[in-house]
Amino acid sequence: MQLSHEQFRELAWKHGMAATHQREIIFKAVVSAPGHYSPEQIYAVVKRRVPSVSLATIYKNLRLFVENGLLQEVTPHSSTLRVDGNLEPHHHLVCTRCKSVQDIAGDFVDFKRLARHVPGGFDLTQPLIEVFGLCPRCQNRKTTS
Amino acid sequence: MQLSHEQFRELAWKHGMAATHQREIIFKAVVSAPGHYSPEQIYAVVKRRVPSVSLATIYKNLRLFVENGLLQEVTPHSSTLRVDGNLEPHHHLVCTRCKSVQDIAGDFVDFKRLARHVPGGFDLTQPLIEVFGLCPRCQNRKTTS
DNA sequence: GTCAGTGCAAAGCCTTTGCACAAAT
DNA sequence: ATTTGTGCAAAGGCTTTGCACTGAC
Repeated sequence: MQLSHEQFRELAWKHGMAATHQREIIFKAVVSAPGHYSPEQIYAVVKRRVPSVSLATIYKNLRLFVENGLLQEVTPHSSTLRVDGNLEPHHHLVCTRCKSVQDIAGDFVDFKRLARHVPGGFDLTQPLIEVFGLCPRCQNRKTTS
Repeated sequence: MQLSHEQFRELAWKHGMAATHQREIIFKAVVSAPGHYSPEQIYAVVKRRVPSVSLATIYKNLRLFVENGLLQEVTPHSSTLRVDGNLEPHHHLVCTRCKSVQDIAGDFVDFKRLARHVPGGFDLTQPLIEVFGLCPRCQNRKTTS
C-alpha cells in the first residue's frame, strides 16, 4: 500500500493522533508491503530514516495503531501460553480486544475449497480454526478506551 | 475427560515419556474439564495435590505434551507481537510447529453457518480466520525432534 | 503555550535453562 | 544401574513504564 504524506495526516487526525514524523515512517514501514513484521524488524527499517528512533517508540506506536484499528495484529491473542483442556476437534472464537477465547462447534468451513487455497504439502489433518471478532462487552467499551 | 491411572501410563509410554506422578497430575488437571488454561492456573491446581511441585515443571511438561501432540495450544503461534502489512481482508495459514504464517485467500468459510454458531452480539464484521496445520518442512522433521 | 510524543534507561512479566537430587525404568 | 524427570534459583527475551526533553498543534 502506498500512502501520501497528506493521506497519512488525515488518517492520523481521524483517529485523534498527532501526525508525527516517526509515526508516519513507522506506519508506512508496515503497510508498504504485505508481510508479518516484528517490532524489531520495523525498528530496523525505521532506523534507516530516523536513526535516533527508539524501540520503545515502535512499540508504543504499533500498540496505538492496533488499538485504533489502523493495523491488525497477526495474532490477536494473549501472548501467554494456554493449553486446551478440550481434546475433541473444535474451533475457537476469540475477542480481538480482550483476548477471551470460547469454543465453537459447527461445520462452517468448506474443507474442499480450503484445500484448494492451501499450498501443496501443508498438512491439515487436525485442523484448528480460530475466528476473530469483537465480543459484546468490548463493543460497548468506547473505541480508544 | 476422565482418565485412569493405567490409561495415562499407556499414553505416556506410547510417546516415550516416563509416567511420573507429577506428569500424570498435570495432564489430568488440563483435560479433566474443557477450558483454556494458563501455566499458573494449572500450577495452582497441581500444587493442591503435589505441594512441592514447581512452576518450571509445569512449563516443561506442558511443552512436552504439546510437542508430542497430547495437548494443543490455544494459540499455536509465536508469542511475539507481529503486525500485518496486508490491510486487505485475508486469512492466515499458520504452521503449528515452526509458527510461520502465510496469507491465504478464498471463500472457504460459510459465514451464514458460522453466524449460527456464534453467540449473539459477537461482532464478526471484520473477520480474520486462522487455520492451523503443519507445513511441509515441519512434517519432514521427526516427531519429537 | 499547551499537550501529546519521543527516547532513554530501568523495571516487569513470562518463560527457559543449568544443575544437583530424586524417581522411573 | 541407567536414564529421565524434578525443583530451585538464576538468566533470558520481549514488552512496558516513568520521566525529562522535543515537537506538534
